[in-house]
Formats: sequence, C-alpha cells, structure tokens
Amino acid sequence: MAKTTIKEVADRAGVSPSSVSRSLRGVGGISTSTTKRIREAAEQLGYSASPAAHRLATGRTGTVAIVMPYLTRWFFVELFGAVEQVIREAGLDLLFYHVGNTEMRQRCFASGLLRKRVDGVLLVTLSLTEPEIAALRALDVPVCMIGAQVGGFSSIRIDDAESACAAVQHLINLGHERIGMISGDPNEPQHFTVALRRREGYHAALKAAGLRASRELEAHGAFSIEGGDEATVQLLGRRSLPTAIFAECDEMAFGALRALRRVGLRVPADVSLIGFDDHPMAQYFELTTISQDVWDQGRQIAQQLVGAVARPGVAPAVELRAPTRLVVRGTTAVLGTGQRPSSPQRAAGGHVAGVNRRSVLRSVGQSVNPGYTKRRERETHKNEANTQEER
Amino acid sequence: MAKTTIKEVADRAGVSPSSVSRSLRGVGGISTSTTKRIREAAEQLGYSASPAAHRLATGRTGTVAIVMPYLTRWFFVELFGAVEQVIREAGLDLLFYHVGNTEMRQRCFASGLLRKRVDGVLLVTLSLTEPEIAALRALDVPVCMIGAQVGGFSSIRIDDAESACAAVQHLINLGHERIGMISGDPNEPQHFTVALRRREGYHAALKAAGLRASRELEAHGAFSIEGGDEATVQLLGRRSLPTAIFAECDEMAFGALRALRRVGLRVPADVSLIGFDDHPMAQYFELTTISQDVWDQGRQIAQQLVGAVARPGVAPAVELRAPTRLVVRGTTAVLGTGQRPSSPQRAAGGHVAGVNRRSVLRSVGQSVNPGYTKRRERETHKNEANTQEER
DNA sequence: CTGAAAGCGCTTACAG
DNA sequence: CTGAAAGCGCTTACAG
Repeated sequence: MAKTTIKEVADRAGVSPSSVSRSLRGVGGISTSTTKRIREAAEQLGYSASPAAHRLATGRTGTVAIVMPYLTRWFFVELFGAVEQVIREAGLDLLFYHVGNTEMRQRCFASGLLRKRVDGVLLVTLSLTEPEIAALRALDVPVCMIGAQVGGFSSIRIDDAESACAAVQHLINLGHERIGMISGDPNEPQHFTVALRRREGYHAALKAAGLRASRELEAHGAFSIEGGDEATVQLLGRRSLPTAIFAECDEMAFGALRALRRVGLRVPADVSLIGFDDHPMAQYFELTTISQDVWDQGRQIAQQLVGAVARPGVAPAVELRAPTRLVVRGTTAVLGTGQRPSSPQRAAGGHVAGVNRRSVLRSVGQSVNPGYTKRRERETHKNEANTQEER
Repeated sequence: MAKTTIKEVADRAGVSPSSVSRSLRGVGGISTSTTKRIREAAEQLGYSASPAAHRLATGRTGTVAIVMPYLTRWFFVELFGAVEQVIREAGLDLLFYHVGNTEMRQRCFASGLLRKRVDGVLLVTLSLTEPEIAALRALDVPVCMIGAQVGGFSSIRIDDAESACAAVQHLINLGHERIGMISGDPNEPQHFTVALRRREGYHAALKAAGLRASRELEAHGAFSIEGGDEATVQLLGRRSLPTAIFAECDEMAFGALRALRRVGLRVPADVSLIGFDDHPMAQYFELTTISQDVWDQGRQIAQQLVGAVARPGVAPAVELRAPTRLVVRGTTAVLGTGQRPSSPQRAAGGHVAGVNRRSVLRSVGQSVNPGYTKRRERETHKNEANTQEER
C-alpha cells in the first residue's frame, strides 16, 4: 500500500498510465467520468506519487534550501519559522543547511552540495565571497538573501547603519555625550556586514552630534549574553566611563544589564542602555531597543522565492527594505536626572522624529557628570567584593 | 557544467556509464587506472550525480524527516541543532516538518506526506494517536522518538515524573509545605505527556512527604514566559498562598520571577522557585532547576536513526533514558530564613541525595508563615497599583 | 479525450 | 575488470 505505482492505479481504473498522470495533476484534457474513476482507484490504493520519479521526469525538485550561519540565535529561529511556513504552504520541501564554520561553507557552496538538489536557495545574513557567488550563480536557480545584497539576487534587509544611528541619536537626544558601544566581534566573518554597518551608524550619529568617538568607548561582545556581560566589564574598567551604552544586539544588552546590576549601577538612573532587534526578552527587561519584524522579513523573502521558483527567469530581482522602529522602554533616561523621556519617539526608516534635545540638555549633563562619575567609581569598587548581592 | 550527466563523464573517460557509476561510488571491481581516469573526467566536468535519478534507481532517498510541534522554543531549537549536525555528517538530508496544529499533523501523517520521501523519521515530543502510529508504521522506515515512547520505535527521553518529583522534593527538603505548581495547559494536546508526567511527579513528591495537594496551589502557564507570569498572578490571588513554586519549565519560571518581583515579593526570601530544563537563561536568573542535556539527547537519537537507516531491520529498537540533575542556584532557600541551602544537592536519575530536612524545619516554617502571609497580602495590594515600579 | 512510446539519469544483475 | 541492457516510476510530446 505504501508503494503503489501509477501503473497499478491505471490497471484498476482501466485506463492508461498517461491518463492517470494527467488527471491526477489536473492538467486537463480528461473527461469527468474517467477522472472520477481514476481518483477513486488512487484513493482506494492509497496512491501517492514518487517524488524521485517526478523529479527525474520534470527536472524540478520541488525543494528549496535555506542556509544560515547560526541556528540557536533568536533572529535565525524566527526567520526559519516564517520561511518554513511559507515554503510549506507553497507545497515545497525545505532543506536546511547550517554553515557554522568555513568547512561547512565550503561543503555547501564549493563542492556543489546543492546542485540538482533544489529549485531555489535562501541565504541568511551571509556575506559571500566571490567564489561563493559564482558557485551560487552556477546553480542556475533563483537565489534570495536576507540581511545582505548581491547583484542579481532578490533580497530583503533593514538599514543597519541608519537604525543604529537612530539608536545612538536617541541617547544623544537624552543628553548623553559619553556613549559606549558593545559591538560584535570584528573577527567573526559570518556576521561581518551587520556588525560593521551598525558600528558605522554609531559613529555617524556621534559625528553628526559633534561628539568624539574613542576606542575607550568600545568593547566586543560576540553577539551573546556572555559576550555583552564581558564587554561591559571591560568598559567599566576603562578610564573614560560611558553614561550610556549602545549594544549592537539585544542579547549583548541583556549581558550588559546583568554586568551593570552586578556592580551596583542602576539602569537607567546611572547608565542608559539601548539594544537592537527587539528580542522577545527585551520587553521582559524593559529594554529600549530598535525593533524589526523578523518574521515578516522571512515571510516576504520566502514569498519572493516561491514566486521565482514557480516562474524562473520571469520576475526581475527585487531589493526590499524592511522598516525599523525605535521602541523606548525603561532602560534609557535623560542624563543625570534618571527620568524617562516624556513621550515615545519613533524612527521610521531609521530617522528619529522629534527635536534634538541635546543642546537643551547639555548643561544639565555637564553639571551632573563629574560627581556622577566619581560616585560610580566608588560604587564599582565597593560592589565588586560581593558581586552576587544584587537582584 | 551544472548538469553534467554520467554519460558525458563516461565519454570523456572512454569507458561505459556503468563503470563510471561503479568507480564513483567506490563499489570495487574497477582497475586503479580507469578509476583514476574517471575521477579526472568527473572532476573536469564538475560532475555531481542527480539525486533524483539515484533515488529512483535505488529506492533510497538519502533523506530523513524531523517533525516537531514547536520551533521557537529553546528545547526544540537545541534538539534540531544536534540532530541536524549528526544527520548532515552522515551525508543525509534533513527535511523539517512543523506540525503546530491539528491540520498540519493531519497533512503530515494521514495524507502520507512523508511517503516515498524519507528513509527515516524522527518525532519530537509528540504523543501520537493510534491512526498516526499506524500511518507511521505503514511508511515502513525506521522511526525514532524523543520525549515519548511507542512500541517498536527507538526512543530517548528523560524521566519527567521522577525529575519533577526531585524538584519538588528539593523544596520539601528546604522546609516548604505549601508548594504551588505552574503547569502546562492540559488542553494543549501536543505537550500532553510531558506536562502530564511532570505533574505526576509533583503530586508523588507531595504525597510521599504527607503533604496535601490542592487545586488552589495549581495554575496553568502554557509553557511560556507570559503564561508563567499570568499563572503566578493567579496563584497570588488564591486563598492559600504558596511559600514555594515549582514551574514545569524554565520559561514559565522566568515569568513567575517577573510576576513575583512586580508585586514586591523577594525570591527566594519570600518565595522559593524551581524550574525545569535548565534553559540557558536559567543561569542568568540564577534559577534553581532540573537540568537535562538536550543536545546530547538529540545527538544520541539521531545516531540511532542514522544506524537504522543504514541497515534497516537489523538493529532492534532501543529505549534510551537520559539523566537529569538538580541544579541548585539562587531561587530556592530554606523556608522562613531566606537562606540558601548550604551544600549543592544532586539528583541522579531523579533521586535527590541528602537528608530530608523537612522534620527539622517544620517548626520554623510554621512559626514564620502566618505573619509572612499577611504581610505578603498587603504588599500585593499595595504594589498592584503601580506595577511598573519595580526593576 | 486517450494511449503507446520515448526519455529523465542513475543502478544493477547479467554476460563476457 | 568491463559493457550492454533492463528497470526505477514518473512526464511529455506525438499520434490517433
């Protein structure tokens, strides 16, 4: 029963295999009566077509691949969920490729693992090398990307630089001038573009406000909670302490939150903190952050891919932009006062609406800062002795 | 170049297609010299075999399916990662099936979506109906399960009941007698077994200690942070308030933590809290919990499946048990004193080592409780007015 | 509207 | 050790 063939169905229905094939796929050109007979026969025999034979005959695999550098991080899980849903609804199969390191990338691209195996490919936050791009083109199937862009491939992404700029601008608007950054490790090749572009945004915001950047204000956090914690500890050990911190992703902000609490610094009274992504836990921590709709991005690009797979070579490649939005919660406050901003601000397409309050607040910040810094240094030392005290 | 066939390789190497096929798969019976020539030709032409043709000819798909009811929860992501790695290393493809609701389950099982499509199936925490089991058997391929058990299928799982019992026993050892439980929603069919068995363990522990269970002490939390928060609020609204809470999973414990903080209850000084799973964030929150190695479970069962797929019908089904371990962190304390237990305790296979301190502590608990309860009720009301105050 | 036949690209007994 | 041939289970022009 499990391995009925089309021929058996044909025999039972008293027609030719070609008729069975045609009627079962609703190609048309088959009388209603025989179609009915065939349907019944197939039903009774529990017939289901052999995907392998179908693929061989048509040259289409009915399968697409999604390749991602990480799996366990929230962003990727979310994306995968959205993509899987769209792909499944389109009746396609989804092959998952995890390329966590160079060797796996090689096997995936260079050695043609995907060849003859998929009708389309979806690449997630991968910054491709030239040989990889060439290998992808040689596949001769539609390729779509999330979080990156290559000529000829459809893509969707947020503007990381502008959004990061908006995040930092929010801190500036609150009067902050010494703004630290917890960035992704620049040695991690996989995340290259995202980390790089968010850092660009940070610097752009500082520059636009006439603030000086400094290596003292930056630490690397590996896009993880632990990394964010460690980076914050590093920042607290520097000569010039920040009054606000921009973390390139929420996970690192969570780590920062823990590190700050551990040493007795209050957020946002002593230090303001802003993250990036709007991880579900961000709400839990009342973290101010830049929000993006990851599920929707996955959905959109997956639909794009489904369309391209259905009619290859028809639609031109599109380059979609997903919006981001500044979400002000409880971890950012006006410098010195510890008060939260009075009204929520929004960044549409990365632009922060509302007046720039920096000039208004500058004097407040300056008068408060010196004493604040000294007090913090005392507290830091005092609290390091019993780090488990807080919570 | 992308679609070279075996025939072209044969022509270039000056041999027959059969020889190419044999030598490329290393079947043997081919001279070293021709093998070399064939290899070179294949290399030059960039040949890679057509999976579809291979499948049709051999009847083997080189693919296994993993079917899971959830994707975004930590447990499932972790499992998926481990399984994917093992499957990929074995040279197989992994098809992912998300069966989040009844309709998707139907499509997956009843309508034979998997038929002729995979050489093996891995089921994650699915409590199957009889028709589903029948459909699975009809597939006539090896089936493995995680977190459940069906005769004839290999499986791996922890002992949920014993482990939950150990968790509650830990609270009892600390002198607690009014122990609440945040359980999974009993109306969620997907998680049926896990939630049910953990609840069994809770009741078993209470019973063994001579404590009375009560519906007052239980609330449903949907295995999520939000659900845990809401369930805790419910518990706090009941007449008989718990001095300790067992959450059936860590996510719900996180929600409980938030709810307790919000109303001004200190953990563990006022309320002890224990979770289940050892989610990565559990360490962050210093949550006492029952730890299980999810990655390792995924790895083991995936290896089992790979073996069964390689030699179907040879090895008998195995039923593996994975160990759990009580991890004492900062959210559980001796009743009334708010002090943490002096030495860490362990539960190997669900058994808690160490003396039962219940009798020793009983008097303390009783003398402290009445006043404690009243004070808490006051605080609860006071704090409900401005719930956002904390943190 | 229906059927016979060739073909998709492999693998696998079967000869030699 | 090597090759010619049949077959895996579909689809698709091509006739009728």
